[in-house]
Amino acid sequence: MAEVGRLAGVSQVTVSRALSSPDKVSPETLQRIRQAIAQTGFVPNAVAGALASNRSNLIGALVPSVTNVVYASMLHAFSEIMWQHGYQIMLSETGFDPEREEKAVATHLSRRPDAMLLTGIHHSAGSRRMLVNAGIPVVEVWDMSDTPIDCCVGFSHAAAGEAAAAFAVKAGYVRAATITAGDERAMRRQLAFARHFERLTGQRVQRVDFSVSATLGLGRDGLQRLLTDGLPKGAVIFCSSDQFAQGVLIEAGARGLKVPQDVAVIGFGDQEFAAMTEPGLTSLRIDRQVLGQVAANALIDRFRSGAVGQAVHDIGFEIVRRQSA
Amino acid sequence: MAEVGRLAGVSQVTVSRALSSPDKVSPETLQRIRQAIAQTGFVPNAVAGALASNRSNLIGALVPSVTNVVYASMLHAFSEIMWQHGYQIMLSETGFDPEREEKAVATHLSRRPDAMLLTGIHHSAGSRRMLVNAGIPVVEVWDMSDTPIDCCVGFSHAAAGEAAAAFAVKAGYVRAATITAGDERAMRRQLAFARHFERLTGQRVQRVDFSVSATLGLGRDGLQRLLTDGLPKGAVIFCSSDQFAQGVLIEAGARGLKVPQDVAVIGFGDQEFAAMTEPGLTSLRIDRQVLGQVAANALIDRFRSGAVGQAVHDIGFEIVRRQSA
DNA sequence: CGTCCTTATGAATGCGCATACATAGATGCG
DNA sequence: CGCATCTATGTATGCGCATTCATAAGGACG
Repeated sequence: MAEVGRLAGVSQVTVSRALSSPDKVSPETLQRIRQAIAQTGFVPNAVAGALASNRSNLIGALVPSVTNVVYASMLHAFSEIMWQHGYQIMLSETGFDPEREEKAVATHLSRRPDAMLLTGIHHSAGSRRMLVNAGIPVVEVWDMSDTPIDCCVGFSHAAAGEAAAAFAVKAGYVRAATITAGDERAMRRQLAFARHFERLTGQRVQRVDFSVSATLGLGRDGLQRLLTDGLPKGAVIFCSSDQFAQGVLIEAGARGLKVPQDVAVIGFGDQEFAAMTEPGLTSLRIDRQVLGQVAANALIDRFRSGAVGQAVHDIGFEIVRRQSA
Repeated sequence: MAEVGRLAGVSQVTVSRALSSPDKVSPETLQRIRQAIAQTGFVPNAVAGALASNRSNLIGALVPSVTNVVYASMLHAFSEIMWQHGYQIMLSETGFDPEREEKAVATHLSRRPDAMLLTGIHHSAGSRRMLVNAGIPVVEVWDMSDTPIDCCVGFSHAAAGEAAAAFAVKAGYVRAATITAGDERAMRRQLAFARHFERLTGQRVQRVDFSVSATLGLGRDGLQRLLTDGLPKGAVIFCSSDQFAQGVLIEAGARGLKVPQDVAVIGFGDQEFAAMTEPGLTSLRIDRQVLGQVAANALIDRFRSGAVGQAVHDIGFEIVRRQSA
């Protein structure tokens, strides 16, 4: 920067100003400085800038997995808005593991991000403490809590599970089963679904639980296991993700079972392909774009106005009825 | 850090050493320092550390899109290894846009990453210049080039297209079509496929091109358009991604067309679901895990040994034959 | 013409750490 | 016992910028 200044015949300060607030520098000087920058190929050192100004323009983002499109698309919408506001994303995957999340929180905070995005509302005590101490805006997504670290945007998983059960009963199903991945939020939906369905119909809900993430293949397995366990004809299966649901559809097809007559399916997430399967998949839609956008805007708001403003954002969900249930 | 030192009765340097090379500090002192750290909740400032040491332990990663699972899973494998080596990932999406990539390169470099990962081998002149000037290891993935910026790991898209054509001809198909997304690498595969197929059979290859990313829905559209254009019975369709291929499968099913008898399909990417569709999808497999891992290790190598070592890594591809072709 | 404000710039400082160099005590060995 | 060597620690310095305060040169105004 000093080098650029020398070339332009000004001091380092003036170069700094030319970059951060060009209107405070006379047009001719600005011109010379810009030329000197082009000439030298100068790239400002944001590390030094961050140290001096105590603002990094970095946002730390912690998601369970980027390969899961539901998190990826939320992240995409989030980073899009952040990028427009001049912020960059530091990303780590936590793999649904609180210990790993805690390590990631520590390393992220050591880089002094201006804000953090976390997935879910359940974090280790250590993570919470560090985040509170950091004194920066924190947004937790994909869930809701009355006691967020700072603010949260998501929806009620219990309400989603109940709504699915109510929908199923209203649609005339009297027998139900669930296929659930090893994800704490999915389990809460399952629980709410099963409880509500049993309360409404008096019929016990069959279940298959996996301890890992949902895949199409496991969905096929899931249906097979339910059938082995004596799933009655005409039952509806509430899947914790559309991957499972699509697997069920395919397995049903391979076995000559008609959907929804022989077996009905409700997915979760309403992913792009849900509208395109045969038959179309009935699913709970979460608007992941909106989720990411609301989260981003919540942070931007907090940058502007301190830690005031709405702390809990409910983006809700919607049941999209197609042919599978 | 000085504060921690005061509490432990030592100077700032000793605290610094206790964190970076604990074996150079006496056990008792180390003990006291650790206690002081726990007591104060001290979190080291990596920004200052980076400025002082000129090493950031940050890796910049530029991918077209995180919502596309092929890039996401490569990124996952890459960041996993980088994380193990103590590096963190700064992520930006470029959306297949060189201009946007150039901006991202500039902002990334301003944060002085220790290395960069880029997708593809085609970059703007400005991007190339900045990256070369930065003097850090750069790895380009998903493609191969004789003149990488620094090093690259990928495979030959032309060879992949040709291999698909050779496979189709050998399998007895005499008519072919392609469905291609608006992605430069996909177009190169399409071109190689069409050329080779035409050379081998003398039959012209029908084509449908989209200017956007592949989705299942567009795959359905694609088959529809090909049929409208008079796709002959028994033709094979080479899709630029498994999303398209699955769409074709579903559309064929909805129309009562038998796969592979009435229409055969070859996908690209061999995504998780390819083995699970009905019928199973024949696809070109790229090992995205290996891609990410090799890229990560190439950078680690370069950290250790300077800019020597292998510059071009061909991870190849493989045709996975299932039932769809 | 002196005072006050405005605009454009520069000098000085410090952000929090890593690094090079210095120092002091302990240990080894002939 | 004296010198070399090693271990544990400290002092000084600077990374490259943003920020604060100071300064100089013009107007505006009564």
